Amino acid sequence: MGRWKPDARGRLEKAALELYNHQGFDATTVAEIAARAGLTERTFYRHFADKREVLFPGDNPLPDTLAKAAATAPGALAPLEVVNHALIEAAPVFEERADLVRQRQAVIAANPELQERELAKLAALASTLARALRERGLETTTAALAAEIGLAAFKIACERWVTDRDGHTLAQYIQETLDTARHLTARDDVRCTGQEEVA
Amino acid sequence: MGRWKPDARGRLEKAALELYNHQGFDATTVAEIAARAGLTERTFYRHFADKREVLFPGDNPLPDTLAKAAATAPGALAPLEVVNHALIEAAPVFEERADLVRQRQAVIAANPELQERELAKLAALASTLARALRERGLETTTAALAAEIGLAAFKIACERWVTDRDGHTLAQYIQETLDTARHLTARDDVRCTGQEEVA
DNA sequence: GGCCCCGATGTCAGTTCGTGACATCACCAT
DNA sequence: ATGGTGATGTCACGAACTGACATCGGGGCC
Repeated sequence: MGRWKPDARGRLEKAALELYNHQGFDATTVAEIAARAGLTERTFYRHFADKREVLFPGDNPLPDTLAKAAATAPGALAPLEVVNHALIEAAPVFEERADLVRQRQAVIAANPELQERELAKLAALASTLARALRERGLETTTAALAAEIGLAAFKIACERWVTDRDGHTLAQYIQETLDTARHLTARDDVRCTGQEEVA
Repeated sequence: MGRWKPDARGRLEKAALELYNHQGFDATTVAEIAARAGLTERTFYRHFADKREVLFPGDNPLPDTLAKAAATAPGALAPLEVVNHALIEAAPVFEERADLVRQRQAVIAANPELQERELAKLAALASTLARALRERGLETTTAALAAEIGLAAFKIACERWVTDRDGHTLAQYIQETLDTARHLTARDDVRCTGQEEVA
């Protein structure tokens, strides 16, 4: 057995999530988190840049998953279909960790500072996706917009997935939300394809 | 003449922008800002919630402008056209303050903490716009998505307007970017209005 | 085996952010 | 004139972060 208990980082993440959940983000000090993990405050800051970052795993597989899926999507797809494909590929990353994701979301939803950080992470994700799209040959603006639309849809879908308890899968919500996006240019008193749409 | 020099808040905003510009956000302390404005640190915090907030005017007319424009847009417009209308209405708010906006953007672009705050402000704006759209009778998801897409387009357009020196107007960039968005969301096997769309 | 470097952690002191409590004092309405 | 009001100042403090240096077990090397 080593000099220290293993997985200090993991212990800090766990302690932080528990404390944030139980007594709120503001009411929790970094010293408390460290103590609960059997470490010191200084060590916390060696693993995480700040008090918020502990909720956003450093080994987040999402950017890579998204980028790879975007890169390997069939070549003939329209921009938004590439994004659709990538998001559906990435959905399992969340679905496998459903419990953890829900706990995280509850904490984040309760605190504006954490929401800010969440938005920053999503923006970084959009930026990554946009780069992958550009590397498929898309124009800068087209790529950026498609990525932003995709992430917006993902965000909305994720919210509904976390909230609603209909047993729907995240992928289903993503699909639905992106379908809505595809209807956005249509006036609601028009039948574009002859199929019925909401009044 | 009053007991104090007038417009303490304005002086703080000015001092902060100058210092952030000159020596960077991190290297500037709140005490410095207050001193330059002829006030104390404590007074700074009576006017602004934190060190970042001083860059984001409290009397920001954008939310109201956007909401009103969305509310008063012609009734038959497609969701994205309402958003388009609202954004074009709001553009002058930025164009009138071009110098200030550019200075602010330079400071923000140089600091991740400020970018986070900027994203939060944009998200709040999107939320406001979404509410206005719902009050026009749009579905929750449709409204949220249209608002997010609109703000994404606005963000991208704003970036290009601030960066490029082609003499284009912000409204023009918005129009261009939203055109791109229309092509992205339009199902390419459908002709909603009879006008030609990209293949 | 003995030696030594490495790297994760601890210790400590210090700066800055942000807040609560209370003091001040020109202005204004009565 | 008098007392209330509101923007500011003063002080004290906790908590977020950071730099510099100490500690010490483990693993490689001879």
